[in-house]
Amino acid sequence: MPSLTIARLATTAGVGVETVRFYQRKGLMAVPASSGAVRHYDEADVQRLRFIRAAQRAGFSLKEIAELLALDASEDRARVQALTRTRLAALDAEMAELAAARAMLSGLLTECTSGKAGPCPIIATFTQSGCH
Amino acid sequence: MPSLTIARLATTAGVGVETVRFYQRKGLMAVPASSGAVRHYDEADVQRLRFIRAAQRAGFSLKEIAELLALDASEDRARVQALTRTRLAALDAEMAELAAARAMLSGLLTECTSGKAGPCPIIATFTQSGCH
DNA sequence: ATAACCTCCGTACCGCGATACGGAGTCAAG
DNA sequence: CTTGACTCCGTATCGCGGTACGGAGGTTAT
Repeated sequence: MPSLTIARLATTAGVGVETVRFYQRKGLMAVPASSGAVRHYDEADVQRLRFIRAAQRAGFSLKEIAELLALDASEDRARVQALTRTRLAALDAEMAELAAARAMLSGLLTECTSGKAGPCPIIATFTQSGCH
Repeated sequence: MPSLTIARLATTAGVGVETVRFYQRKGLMAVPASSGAVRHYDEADVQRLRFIRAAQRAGFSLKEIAELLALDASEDRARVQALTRTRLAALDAEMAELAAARAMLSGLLTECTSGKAGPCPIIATFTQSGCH
């Protein structure tokens, strides 16, 4: 059985030691009830940390990830699907916002770069707030 | 000359009173040197608040907005363009991340919804961290 | 002129996701 | 058996963008 110290656990999973302890405090990971003064971790803990990072990349908050981790045990697929659908909708909304901002800025940049006197169109647009 | 109290300024620009004061503390707005105990605001202050909101929608941070506001006076179009290009690049990166997350989640949701026994694929993916 | 409301100002707090610090204890190598 | 690295634990701090509170004083309608 591979027994890791907290530092080896952290570097294996690609996070900092303090981050592991932070997740423990947040209830995302259990503090192993080690016999002795120094706690020991195993492959399951590495998996759990990787789970957290993967879910974070999908935009889930730590609170949502805590729920997903709980659901991992309880096999409530309906709830997992609901959380996922909510997240998908949020991702779509965020992407639409970013796309609108991108379109606006990119147009303004072209306009601003292509010479012309007078005030900078980018600044002017924000000032008149006539964008979106 | 339209003279507004802070509450009227705030509601006109669609922000809270506390937010106005927060922006003042952050140097995004000057505190008007009013003669008397109660400060008065005008249309320029409303414009400034609208500028801040518009720039925020384009993803600029308050720190960047402070610089943009300073550049509004100094007419340094090159610098404005540089900030805008940086923001565009950041927007592209964020959009790519979101698109990747969206694609992954959407695929997993389909997989998870379409019956099949065994562990939930969404949870399984995070657990194996084999996503992206 | 008094109640009701607003302003000013400082300070504290919120949620989020971490990161840093410091003292005491532990562990392994030289 | 000491030195140095690591661990544990609590508490503090950070950056971001605000929000809340409270008391003293100003302003406005009745």
